[in-house]
Amino acid sequence: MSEATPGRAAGTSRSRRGGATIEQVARAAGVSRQTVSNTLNFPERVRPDTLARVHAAIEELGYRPDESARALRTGERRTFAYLAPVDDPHDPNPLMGGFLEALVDAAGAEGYRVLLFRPPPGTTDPRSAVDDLIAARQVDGFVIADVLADDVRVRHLAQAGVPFVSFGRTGADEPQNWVDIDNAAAMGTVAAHLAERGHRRVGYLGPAETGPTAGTPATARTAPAEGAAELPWLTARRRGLSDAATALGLELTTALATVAPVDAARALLSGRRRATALVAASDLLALAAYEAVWAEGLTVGRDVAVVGFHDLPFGRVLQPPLSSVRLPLRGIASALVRGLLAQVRGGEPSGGVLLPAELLIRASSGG
Amino acid sequence: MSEATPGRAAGTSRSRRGGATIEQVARAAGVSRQTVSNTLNFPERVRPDTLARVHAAIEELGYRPDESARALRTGERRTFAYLAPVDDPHDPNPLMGGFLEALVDAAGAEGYRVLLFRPPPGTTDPRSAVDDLIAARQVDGFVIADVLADDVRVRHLAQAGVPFVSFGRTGADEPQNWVDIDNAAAMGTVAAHLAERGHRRVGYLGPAETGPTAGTPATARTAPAEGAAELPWLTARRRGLSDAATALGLELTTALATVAPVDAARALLSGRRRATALVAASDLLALAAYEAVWAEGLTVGRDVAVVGFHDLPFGRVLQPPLSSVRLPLRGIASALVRGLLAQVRGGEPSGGVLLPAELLIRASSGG
DNA sequence: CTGTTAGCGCTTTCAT
DNA sequence: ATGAAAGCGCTAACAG
Repeated sequence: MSEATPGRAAGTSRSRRGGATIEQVARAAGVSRQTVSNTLNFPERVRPDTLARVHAAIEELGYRPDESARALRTGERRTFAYLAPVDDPHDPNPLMGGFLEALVDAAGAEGYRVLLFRPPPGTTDPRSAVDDLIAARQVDGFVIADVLADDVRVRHLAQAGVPFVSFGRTGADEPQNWVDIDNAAAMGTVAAHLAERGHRRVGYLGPAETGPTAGTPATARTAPAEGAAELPWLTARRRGLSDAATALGLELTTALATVAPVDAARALLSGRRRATALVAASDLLALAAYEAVWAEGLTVGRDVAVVGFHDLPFGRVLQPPLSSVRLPLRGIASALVRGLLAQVRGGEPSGGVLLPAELLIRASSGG
Repeated sequence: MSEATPGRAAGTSRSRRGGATIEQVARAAGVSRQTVSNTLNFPERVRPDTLARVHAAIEELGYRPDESARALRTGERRTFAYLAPVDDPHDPNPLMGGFLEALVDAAGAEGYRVLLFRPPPGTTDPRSAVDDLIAARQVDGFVIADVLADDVRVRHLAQAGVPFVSFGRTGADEPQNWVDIDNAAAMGTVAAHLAERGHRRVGYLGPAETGPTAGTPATARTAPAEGAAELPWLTARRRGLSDAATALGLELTTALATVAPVDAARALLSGRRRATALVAASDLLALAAYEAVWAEGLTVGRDVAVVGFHDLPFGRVLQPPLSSVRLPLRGIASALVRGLLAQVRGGEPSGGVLLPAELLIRASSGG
């Protein structure tokens, strides 16, 4: 038989914590190792009765190919890396948890795992961590989220020539392997909904549209560059609403909540031509809008409509329940995985994918 | 150049997508492969000048050992698996994102990666996925969260004899490799705070304390068993508050929000002996408490104190800002990783670790 | 302190 | 359709 340690008989019943080896399965089924391998990888090359015998042995021993050995031999890691945000765990991107669940499901459906990684603590530059992962050949591709207008991660991954996709549009001169929701179209839907409900004067409540700041909503938090980076999805939401308002003949006032969101929202509700509907760039800001409406002695859903973005769970507890735009997380995750697989398998860029987001109309906007 | 197929000289400049091999580094530094390996793993065995030369070559070529090869050879995967919840991505555990970030940091500090996995879609039983991961020798240990009183995952992992730790206490007859926050003590702190502020009649607003239901807060959602599983942390919170109230001479009324949380909360505020302080089992229920207070025409923080649990971001946007109990996510993550390492390295069970959670006093409880 | 040899478990030629 | 041999890149035992 084979030898584990030179000079000693071993291999047969070598205690391996995880499970059986291909050798043991072969022995149990009375075939050679390759036949076991073929059974798994090329079943059509194996005679049916042999196939059955091998399958039985596999079942009995609980055999699964050692991933490290398989990966070493084939070069395929069957693993994608997800670059987790570098923000404070106590104030995470509220969508991250659900997004990851969807991503793991979508990857798993294709036989891929998801490996989480972050830049070294204290650092905000993910490049060395990316390089380590590449050099150690741990993953077949990368998923990044919350991509900025000029994102160091995109530039770095593109330059490294490694497969990657982004949740969020990349620049025109960068690889077009992205998936994004159509923020502008979603805001168009919101505007149309409000117009249909008879609203004429609409207020937009957004955060500052640059990098991580105390006042920005959590979605913005991922930005790796501090301070000055542009947050494209916020720009898209504001502009989308603005364009739709123009097209629909709505009067739009904008308030950027750089400091106190509630005060910013109240400003939209003051004056003779006060807004009868507030559109917020996030649910967190929509909550601030609720607070502002209450502070003005008005009632949400009756006097003032409010619409949020992200559809976080707390919006459903609010009274009245908050109308909000829900991101198609499963669809986004599937598209990301498809894009990655296209590169891994075919070497082709997958192009950009724009997915619609759904407006959930609840009582806050008179639904 | 070179060939991957047998029969020809190979290895020299073989185009490997990720990076250099140990062979190339050895060649560049003019030493043998083993010396490169020693440089990385046993620097003290290598002469300083050789060390420097090898390091220079490593640096120049951007060499990092192929993880698959290293793992295959040593048996160490340097990877932990995290079993992600099986809930709806649109209603995830609100702490998951932040917890994962802390976990990845803590594991990364020890040179470990985190692999996410979930039961196959449509399934709720994680056992086959666990077995696959074990049989394929992909990870050195498992992290599970939101452990139930009688948890199938704990039983299964214990029986498999694989290292694991849980966020949440395991049963007395099960392996004691857990980390948990002291829910009871936290509620004691809350009670003491309210007593000090002069409150005498306190209402507790909790969800049903069994498995996933529409009304339960998101934290409860992870429960793999449907319907009847007990949620220990909720029980601990309710009992902890109850015990503390008794000790402090507070009058405690309990409302379990099986259906409409706001109605349950209003019940606590009605009658002549209405509560002047509401303690919620989660921030989501605390929001329901706000709604109830407003519906009664009262003011949070002045007429009625409200305290939540989890310290979610939206609590800081509420008016007045919500007092809440914050979980020490980084501490939990570190303790989990320590417990896993103890088993991986030493084979010793790490025992249970109980961490304090911090009450953040804000204006909702008159802070 | 350095170089040689062997083999982790698997898949991929190649030969039967 | 099945078996034999080679080797992915690495590290653990040896010898020098």
